[in-house]
Amino acid sequence: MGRYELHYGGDRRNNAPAMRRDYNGGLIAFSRYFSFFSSRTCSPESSINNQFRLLCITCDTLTTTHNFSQLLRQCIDERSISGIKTIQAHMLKSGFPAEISGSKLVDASLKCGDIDYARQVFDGMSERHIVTWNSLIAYLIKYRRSKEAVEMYRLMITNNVLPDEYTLSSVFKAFSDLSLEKEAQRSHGLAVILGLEVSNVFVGSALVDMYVKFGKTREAKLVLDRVEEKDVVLITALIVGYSQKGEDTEAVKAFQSMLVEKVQPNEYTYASVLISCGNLKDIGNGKLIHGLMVKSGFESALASQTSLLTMYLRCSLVDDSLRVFKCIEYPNQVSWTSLISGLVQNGREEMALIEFRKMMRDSIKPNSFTLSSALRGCSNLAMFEEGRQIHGIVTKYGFDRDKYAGSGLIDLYGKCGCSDMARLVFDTLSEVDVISLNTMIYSYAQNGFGREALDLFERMINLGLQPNDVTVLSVLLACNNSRLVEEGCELFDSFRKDKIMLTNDHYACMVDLLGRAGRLEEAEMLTTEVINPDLVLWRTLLSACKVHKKVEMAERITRKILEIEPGDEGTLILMSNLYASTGKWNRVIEMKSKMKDMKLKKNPAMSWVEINKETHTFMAGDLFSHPNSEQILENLEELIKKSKDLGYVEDKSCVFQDMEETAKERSLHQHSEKLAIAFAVWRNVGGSIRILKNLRVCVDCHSWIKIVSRVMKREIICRDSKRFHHFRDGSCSCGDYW
DNA sequence: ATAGGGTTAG
Repeated sequence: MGRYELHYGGDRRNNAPAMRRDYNGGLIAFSRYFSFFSSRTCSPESSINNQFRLLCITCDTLTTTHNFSQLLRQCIDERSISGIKTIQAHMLKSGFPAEISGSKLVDASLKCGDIDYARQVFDGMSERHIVTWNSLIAYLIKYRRSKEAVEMYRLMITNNVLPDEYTLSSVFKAFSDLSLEKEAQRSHGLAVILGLEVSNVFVGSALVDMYVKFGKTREAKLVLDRVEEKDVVLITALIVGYSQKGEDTEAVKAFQSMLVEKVQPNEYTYASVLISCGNLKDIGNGKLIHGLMVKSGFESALASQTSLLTMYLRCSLVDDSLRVFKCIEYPNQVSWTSLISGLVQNGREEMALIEFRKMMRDSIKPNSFTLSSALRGCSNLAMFEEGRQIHGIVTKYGFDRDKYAGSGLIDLYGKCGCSDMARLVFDTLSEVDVISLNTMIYSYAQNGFGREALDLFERMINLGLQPNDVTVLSVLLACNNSRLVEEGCELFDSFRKDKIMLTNDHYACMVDLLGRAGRLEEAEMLTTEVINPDLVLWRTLLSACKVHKKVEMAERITRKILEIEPGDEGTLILMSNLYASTGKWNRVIEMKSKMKDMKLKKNPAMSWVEINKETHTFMAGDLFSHPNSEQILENLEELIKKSKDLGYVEDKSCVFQDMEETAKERSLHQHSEKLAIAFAVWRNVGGSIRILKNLRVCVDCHSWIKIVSRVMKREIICRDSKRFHHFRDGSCSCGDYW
C-alpha cells in the first residue's frame, strides 16, 4: 500500500497525478505509465494488481499484441500472477487470437513461477506450439517436478508432437532423477535418429550428465566423443562424472585434453577437477590448476574456491587451505563445512570447533554435513560438554532425526562412554541404515556391551541389510571386549563362509580375542591364513604373549616383526616390558640400549580431562607443568591415602624399570590418569569424571581407580587407546578384562 | 518465445 500512496501522494520525480489526467489520451499515457512502473523494483502484489486493474479498465481499446506483450513483461518483472490473470480476462474480452494468447500466458506464468497456473492455461489450449511444450517441461524440471515432466513428455509424443533439441536437452535430467534408465535409452535413440546427439551440444551435455548420474561414465564418454563441437559445459559434465565416481585420474586427464583442445575451463570445471586432485593427493596438478584458475580470473568464484580449499585439506596442506579460505569474501554453508570437516580430518579438531563457532556467530546455518563434522571433532577428543552443546544446535536446526547428524551424535556419545545416550539418539532416527547401525554397534562394542551389540547385529540381518567390513569389525570387537569368545569364533566362521571380504584388521581382532583368552596356538594358526600379515597383526599376537608371559613365542614373533620393520618401537617396548614382568632385567637393559642406539623415544603416556569445556593435559611423571600442580599433588596424596584404607596396594609388576621398591611406588603414583583424576577431584565439578588416555590403562591404575570410584562415590569413565572403562562403586564395566 | 555442467558428511 505504501508505494501506491506515495505514487498518488505526489512524488516529485514522477508527478503521478498529472499522468492520471493524461491517460484517457491512450497510448502515450500508457507507455508513460509503464516507464513509471519500470523505474520501480518490486512493488507489492496488491499494489501492482490495483494499478493493472485501473489500467485495463481505462484502456479497453488497446488490444494490440504489442501492448499485451508489454503488460505481460511487466507482470513477469513484478512476479504478479494476478496481473496475468487480469490481462488474460482482457485478452479474452477483446477477441485476442487464442493460439497466441495461450502461449504468451503460459510463458508469463512460468516465468512468475506459477507452474500450476501455466498448466491450467495449457490444458485449455486447443493448439499448442512446441515451444510451449518445451517451456512447461523445462520449468517442471527446474522446480524438481520430474515425474510430471516425464508425463508431459509422454503426452507430447502421444499427441504426435516430435520432441526437438530443446525438449531433449531438458528431459534427460528428469530421467536420471527418476532412475528411468530404459525410457532414457529410448529417448537417447530418438536423439540419435534426429541427429541431435551429434549436432547439438546442449543435447549432448544433457546426455553426458544423465549417464553420469546413472553412474555410467563409459557411456557418457562415448556420447561426448560423438558430439561434433565440444564446449566447456559438455566436457565439465564428464569431468564431474569421473570426479564423483572416484575415477579421479580420468577426471584430470579429461581436464588436460580440454586444455589441449583449447576449450577454456570455467568455475564449474575448476570446482570439479580440483576435487579429483584432492582425492588423488596430486598436489602437483592441484597447484598447477590453482595457477590456471588465478590466471583465467576464476579465483574468486565461490565453488572453485571451496574445491581449492578441499583440495589443500585432502593433501594435508592446512596452511594453504587457510590462506584460500581467507580469500573467500562471503563463505557460504558449503565452504564453511568444507573447512570444518577438513580440519577434523587433519587432526585439527580444536581449530575446527573454533571455526564452527565463528560460522554460527556469522549466522550461517549449519546443515547435516556441518554438524556431523563438528561432532566428529568433539568425539575424536571426547569433548563431552562441547558435544552436548552441538547436540543442542542439532536440535535447534531440526536435525535430530537426520541419519548423518544422528550418526555423529551416536559416535560422540559412544566415544564419551555414554552408550545409553547414544541409544536414545539411535532410537529417534527416522531411517535406520547400515552406517547408523554400525555406529551404534561400535559404540556398544567399545563400551563393553557385547550382548546389546550382538542384538543390534541380529536386527540388521533381520532388516535384510548387508553388513559391511565396519559391521564385521564392530561385531568382533564387541565379542572381544566382552569376553564372548565362543560367539566371536562362531561369527567369524560365518563371515568366512559368507564370503565377506575379511581384512587384516578383522584377523587382528580375532587374534586378540583368542590370544587374550589364552588360546595362543589357535591365534598363531589364524595368522597363517592372512595373505599379507602386517605389523598390527603381529603386534597383537605379541601383546597376547606378553599378557600370558609366553617368552619363547614372543621372541619368535619379534624376529618376524623385525624382519618387516627393523627396530619397530612398539615391539621393542613390548618385549622390554615382557622381560621386565618376568624378572629378566638384563634382557630389559639389552632392549633399552638397543632403543637408545636407534634413538627411539618412548611415546609419553598422556591423559586428558575436560573441565568446563577446557581440556587439561597430563603427562606421566610430569608434576610441575600444570599451573595447579600443588593442589593436584595434595589431592592425589589424600586420594591415595583414602584408597589405601580401603585396600589399595601398589602393583609393582606394572613398573618396567629395575628400581628400588619405593621408587617403583612413586613412579606408579605419577601415572597420567592418576594426575588427571586428582585434578578433576580438586576442581570438584559435579557428574562423572571423564578421562581420555593415549595408551592402555595399566593394572595398577585400573585397581586404584576402582577404589577411588567407591571412595569418592563418583563415576569415572576412562577411554583408553582401545576401549572404555566405566568405574562405579568399586568395579569396572570391563570386568577386569582388557 | 523454449535448453546443458559445480563445491561439504557418518
